[in-house]
Amino acid sequence: MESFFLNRYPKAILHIDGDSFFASCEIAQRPNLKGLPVVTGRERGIASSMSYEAKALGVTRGMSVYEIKKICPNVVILPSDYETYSLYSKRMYEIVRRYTPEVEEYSIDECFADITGTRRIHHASYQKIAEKIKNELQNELGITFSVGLSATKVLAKIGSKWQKPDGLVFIPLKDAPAFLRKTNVGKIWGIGPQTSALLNKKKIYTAYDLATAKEEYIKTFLSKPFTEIWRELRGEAVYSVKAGEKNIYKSISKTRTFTPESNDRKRVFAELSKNIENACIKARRHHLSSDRVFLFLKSNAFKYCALEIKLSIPTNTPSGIVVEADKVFNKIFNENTKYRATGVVLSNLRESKIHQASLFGESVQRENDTKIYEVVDKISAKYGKHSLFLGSSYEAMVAPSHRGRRGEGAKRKDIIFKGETKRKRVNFPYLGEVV
DNA sequence: TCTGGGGTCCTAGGACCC
DNA sequence: TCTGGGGTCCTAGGACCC
Repeated sequence: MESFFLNRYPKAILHIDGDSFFASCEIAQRPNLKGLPVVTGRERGIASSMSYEAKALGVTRGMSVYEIKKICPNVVILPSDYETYSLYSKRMYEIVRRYTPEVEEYSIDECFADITGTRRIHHASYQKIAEKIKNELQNELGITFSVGLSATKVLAKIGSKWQKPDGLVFIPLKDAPAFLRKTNVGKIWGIGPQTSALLNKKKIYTAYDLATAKEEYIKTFLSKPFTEIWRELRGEAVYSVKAGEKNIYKSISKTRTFTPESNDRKRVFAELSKNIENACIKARRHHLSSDRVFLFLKSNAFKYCALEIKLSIPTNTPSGIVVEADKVFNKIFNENTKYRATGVVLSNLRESKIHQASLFGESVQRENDTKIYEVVDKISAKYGKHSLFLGSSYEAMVAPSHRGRRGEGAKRKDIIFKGETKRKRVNFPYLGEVV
């Protein structure tokens, strides 16, 4: 009956997902937090990750600090500490790589691993291998993980979601129909609200309905990405596990909501200028340059106004971009509109060339900028990220920032980072100190 | 969901060329 | 003014994910 679910040479794909990752990292570092409702995201004023204790009390993603304290007075709300989370993340990938080099660093708390063909090396079934990896992760990091094992990424994702937290779910193809019947289409990785609504209109409600629909029919109203998901659901591995470290950006963006909303040109432009500076900092850190800069304003009615600047030479220093932005700013800025956020996207990124020797004036200017910003970066490394900034960013730098960014978070980082702005010590249980 | 921030990929349609 | 077809590149915008 469901013969198409029987792939003769199925792959063995793992999806590994850290449970409440950020909150778990905090707890792993400070065992005295164990068993308490812990929430991260304090600096933004909203919950970004919650321990299961906090979830049990009703805390959800995006909930405001005020709301959280109301329903859960003894909650521990911490600022996000991405440096620590990244260290845990890297360690996670390393552990998984002990079993296969085919590890995809999908996000800070998730990875895929292709363990096809490794049973002999490990003297174990795929399930056993998955179990070992999971145990090693948990023992060494002090965080629980949810793991899915199946023939494709989409199916492995369904597996890892199946039993959270601390789950290990194997979906062999012969059992896939049973799992898919209990999975709503909207829960499938890659199917969002729009497509979910469309599918429901077509009387396709479960992943099983989708997987068993006729290909010709699917193709009449779904685009390529969704027909690929359709194949993945049926056990055909369309998506490969993309091994290797992931640090190549296609774009870099910075956006920030500010309060109060404003129609003061100077203030709004300063916000934009600051975003440009921050985006450039990140671009320089990754040795990337952009010649296509996308700018946008978001009004208090959540409407966007945007434009794109093309630069003749790729750059990663803000001065030139800010000058260009100033020239065209009035095209998107309207004095009668109040704005709540600005943003910038650096796209068409490429590796920056260190030396761009040229006789043309513009290039010489860029070269000077590059030299100046080498110094700026050194100073920032020594005295803090925003020791130096452009005059055009001034209003945004001195403005009272939104929702308590200067909370406990800033203070705590200051203490930890005293004398070591870049490196940070973290104790990994059983691994000793890692720098 | 009374709406934060950072990403990726795909598609339709126009411009332009032969 | 009507008549072809095909290819490429770019752009705007949509959808989705964590």
